[in-house]
Amino acid sequence: MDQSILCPRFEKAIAILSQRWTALIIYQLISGSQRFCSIRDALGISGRVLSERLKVLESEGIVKREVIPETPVRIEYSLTEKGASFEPIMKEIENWSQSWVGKENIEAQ
Amino acid sequence: MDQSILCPRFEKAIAILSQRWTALIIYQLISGSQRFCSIRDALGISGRVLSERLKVLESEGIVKREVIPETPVRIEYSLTEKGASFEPIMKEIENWSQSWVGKENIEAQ
DNA sequence: AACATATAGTTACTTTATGTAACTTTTTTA
DNA sequence: TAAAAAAGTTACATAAAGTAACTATATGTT
Repeated sequence: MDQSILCPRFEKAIAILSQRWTALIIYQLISGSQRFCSIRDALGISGRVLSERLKVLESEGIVKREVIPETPVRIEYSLTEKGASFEPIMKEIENWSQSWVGKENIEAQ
Repeated sequence: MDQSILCPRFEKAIAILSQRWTALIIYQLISGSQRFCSIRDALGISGRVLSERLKVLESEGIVKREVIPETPVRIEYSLTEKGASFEPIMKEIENWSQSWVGKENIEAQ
């Protein structure tokens, strides 16, 4: 009946990262801005959920949505400074995975 | 229709961390071994899900379950070496949260 | 002895989250 | 003129998580 002695900032960060797809969307955008359908196809996420996640990430100030008035309009998603600051975390996860995930732990989707 | 050019080891790591509760369970155990009900009460996770997560984490070699034959028996959960190696990731998440999560971003549960 | 309480779960049921597939607009290419 | 792509949205189906009650074993309480 404690319900967290955890630091609320840390909890918030974990809440972001442990929501399905969020970390992968951020990771995907680290390599540069991308369009909706590129992210969708690269990750295999459904459009319904991607749309929802992008809205949340935008409202958190992690992702920026930019309408580029070409013809036809192009919409680019990119990381804000706050979003880009996830990079060291991603690097650590990469390090960990190289050290600790063996062939036997990788299940084909 | 790409469905991931991502490194499968990285994907696996993300799959572990972005499953609800998993990161918090690992974080909780970094401070030392704990019993089922301590983890449950500290995190506010339901027993049903905690039980399931601990089994998965055990099978991944991240968590160790130890039956201590006192009377009554005590069951202690702790991190294996593999589990403990998540610490640098957690530290980076802590750093990030200190820099980027403001009071306005913390919603009371 | 009888009763309440704790631990470590499990089971049945409900609610929430995610996936699937079809549809909408606008614009482009064949 | 017709088909296709981009950026979504909508309605519906399935999977994951939460809730609450229950089990078995053991301990302390009256």
